Amino acid sequence: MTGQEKVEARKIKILEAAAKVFAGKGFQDATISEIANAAGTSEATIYDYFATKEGLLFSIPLGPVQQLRETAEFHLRLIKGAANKIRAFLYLQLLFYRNNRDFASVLMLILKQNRRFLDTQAHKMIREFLKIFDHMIKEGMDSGEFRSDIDPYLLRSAGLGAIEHVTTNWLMLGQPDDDEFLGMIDPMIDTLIMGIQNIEETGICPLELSKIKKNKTGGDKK
Amino acid sequence: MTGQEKVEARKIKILEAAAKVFAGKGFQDATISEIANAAGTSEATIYDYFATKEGLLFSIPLGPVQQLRETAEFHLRLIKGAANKIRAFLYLQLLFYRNNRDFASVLMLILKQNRRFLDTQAHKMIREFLKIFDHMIKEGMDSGEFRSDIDPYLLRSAGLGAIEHVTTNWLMLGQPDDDEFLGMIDPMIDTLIMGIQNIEETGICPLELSKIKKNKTGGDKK
Amino acid sequence: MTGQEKVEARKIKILEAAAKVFAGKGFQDATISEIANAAGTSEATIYDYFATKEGLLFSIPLGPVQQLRETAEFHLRLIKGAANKIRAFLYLQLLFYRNNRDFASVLMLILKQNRRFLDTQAHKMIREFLKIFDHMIKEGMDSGEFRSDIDPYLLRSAGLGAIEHVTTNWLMLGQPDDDEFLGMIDPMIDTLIMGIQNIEETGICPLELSKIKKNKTGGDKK
Amino acid sequence: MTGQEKVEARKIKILEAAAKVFAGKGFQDATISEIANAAGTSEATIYDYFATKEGLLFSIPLGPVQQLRETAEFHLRLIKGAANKIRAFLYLQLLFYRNNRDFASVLMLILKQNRRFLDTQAHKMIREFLKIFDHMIKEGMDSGEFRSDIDPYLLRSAGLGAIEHVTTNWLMLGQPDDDEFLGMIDPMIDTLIMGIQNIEETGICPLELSKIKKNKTGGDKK
DNA sequence: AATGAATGAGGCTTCATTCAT
DNA sequence: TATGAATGAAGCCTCATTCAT
Repeated sequence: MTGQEKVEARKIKILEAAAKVFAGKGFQDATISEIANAAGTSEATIYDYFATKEGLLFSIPLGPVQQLRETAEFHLRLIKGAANKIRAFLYLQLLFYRNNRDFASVLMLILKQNRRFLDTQAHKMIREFLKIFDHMIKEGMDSGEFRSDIDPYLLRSAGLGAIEHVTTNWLMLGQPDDDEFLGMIDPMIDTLIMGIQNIEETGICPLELSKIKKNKTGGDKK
Repeated sequence: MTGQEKVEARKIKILEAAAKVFAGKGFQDATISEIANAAGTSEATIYDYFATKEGLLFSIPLGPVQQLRETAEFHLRLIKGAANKIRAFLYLQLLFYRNNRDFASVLMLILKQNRRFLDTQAHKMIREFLKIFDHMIKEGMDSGEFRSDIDPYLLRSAGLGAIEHVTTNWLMLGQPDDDEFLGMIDPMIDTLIMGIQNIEETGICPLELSKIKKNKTGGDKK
Repeated sequence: MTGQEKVEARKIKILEAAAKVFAGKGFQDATISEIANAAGTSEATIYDYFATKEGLLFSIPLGPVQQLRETAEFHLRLIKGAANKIRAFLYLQLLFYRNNRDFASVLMLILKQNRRFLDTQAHKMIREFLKIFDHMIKEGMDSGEFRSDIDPYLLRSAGLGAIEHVTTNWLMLGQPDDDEFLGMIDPMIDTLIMGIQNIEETGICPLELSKIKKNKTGGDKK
Repeated sequence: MTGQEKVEARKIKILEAAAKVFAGKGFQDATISEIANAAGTSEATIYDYFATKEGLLFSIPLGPVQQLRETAEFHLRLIKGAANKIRAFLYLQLLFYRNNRDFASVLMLILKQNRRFLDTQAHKMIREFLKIFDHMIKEGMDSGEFRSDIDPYLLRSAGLGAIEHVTTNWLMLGQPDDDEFLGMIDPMIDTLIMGIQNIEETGICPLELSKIKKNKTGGDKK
């Protein structure tokens, strides 16, 4: 390891320790001392890498968001159709949260409510990342895959809101458990997308409702 | 004003001041001294009414949630149809947030991320309040108004998540502005509900789920 | 009960409550609120009777010391011989402590270390009370019952010191238990008095002081 | 001075400052700020060394008691005879109090009345130290130097009680003054010891205990 | 005479941050 | 580059005490 690499490695160690401690106790209740302990360094060393406690907090997403973005871009390139892309996009996000619980906690429970975070490089990266979502919506509307009367902002809100709500619940309550957490995303996204798809375009309609209904609801009715 | 009333009035004044200050600066950055000032009392008096700073925070929702619940129950009694009820329920919530911005801030940006809040009387009230939502979903499914294959938890997540997301954005960014904020709720709810309505019932569109699923999975494989 | 008596009764109730609370938690950790509770009154009422918390503390001994003094004077009048009087005096003191544990705690553990207590009416009463002890010592020396070479101050110190030490131990440790506590006083006083009695006078033992001294000094030399 | 030594030196400085301030104003009326001032440090530094104000208080005796113990053990090794040892033991204690007035104040006026102090390392050291006294008493009784009918606990109480009483008086009243304070100890100890020495053993006086007892009881009856 | 209610004053304690080594 | 040690700044909370009723 070169000196440069060693420095980078330690920085990452600090960030991971910080994510863990912040996730566990919240920003205010976490102390630099605790983070230093968890990172195996001294408090002073942390200040060699980050100017302030809040600066450290705001640096946590830089790596993960970059990573998530690259993953998303890699996968999305292979997928056709706006609906499918959106499904994948949301799915990858949830998957990422599940695999990086500390980061998810920091992002959902701490950063999302910090006004100063809005002026941050990390927040800019997140905005950039979410533009992908907007593009996909636009793509779906342009291509006719989605109904033309939907409001992109609303779809975005519903999609991201649902993700956030589910993730926050998972983080706060531990329910549903890790496996179920991912399993639920598919039908949820279905429901969302169903509401916006252009039925003519998909060519699925006219549907024989009675059949579907019988199929699926039959049991319920009896 | 009797002595009892005066006490109650002062308590409410403190709670309102606390909501305002907490909303403005967050829990940790708010000081009791500031709240006392805003309430026109001394710090010590606040401790005559609330045992701790956090206890004060946790008491803020008690009044508003009660009020919101009564409003919702009053209106919902007059509405027929699960979809319409849900629309009204979500709308009333947003309306209430818009009219009680401080309370909304405290709830969305502070309390939602506090684990200890979960064990609170106020949180219990919120859970009770949201049961109304669950009942409405069940009602829609039982009556056949909603498709029977939706997962109630998911619908709940999407609905509340969207509300929270929109509200949080409004609080954090000031966008969209107050008027637009309410205006957007109608189409958003439409979109959501459209995804779950039973098409036979509404006579609009038969969706073929199997195809969508196939399509989706195919995409993932590529 | 006349009004005057009722007032007096309440005052006593407050003093007893105060003794109890002070004894249990010490002066600083006791609160007026607690004392008011224990006395069945309000805090404000306590201030109708006593000007300050410390004034209340300083008033606690007034009754008990008066009572102890009267008891002592009554009994001592019946006893002949300085040694016997001293024994009785010390015994009555211990008996009183045992029967008034809260008062003993307040006196031994709180008041004895308070410099301001020295300027107090209650302290003056205690000094007066202890003059009885000095008189008895003088009586014993004058009559020849005690050796003439003892230092009255020293005897006083040893006698009172032993009492205080035993009482303090009892209060702090609960050892020895209540019954044993009294039982031990007799032999202790014997030991003390034995050291000061004039053997010629009592006809028991021709104590050759010079030899004892020699002996003692001899020991040092070896 | 190495870093380690500097730290130790500062710790001692804080302890000395604390002893001084606590001695002067009592525990509750002393402030950390004052102690910090007296020690030439900041308040926060004190908390780097001691967890709480009370923890600081409880740490004060650690050094002095250790020192006193070593002194006592050194001197006692050179002395023969239980009476002489006891005299030396008590004398060294008083001498130590006189030379460390702040420590004496803290011990006699503050710590002795604190129940929590009983569970302290420092209190354990004191108990260990006083075991020396118990051993000496036992030694005197085993060797026949002391009468066999004395109760060791009582002798201990009388000895320590007298010391405490005299010391407390000196601390509270400033009387007798420093020089006299030490001068009085010799005759006081003589008096004490005279009461317990075995006269047969010393060959001085056949003390007829039965008679004394009779005498005493007779007095009570009259 | 009794008290419910209000408050001024102040201390302990915590940490983020700095700096000399 | 790393850190042990020091500290300034600040806030929560407690109560003795007062006063209007």
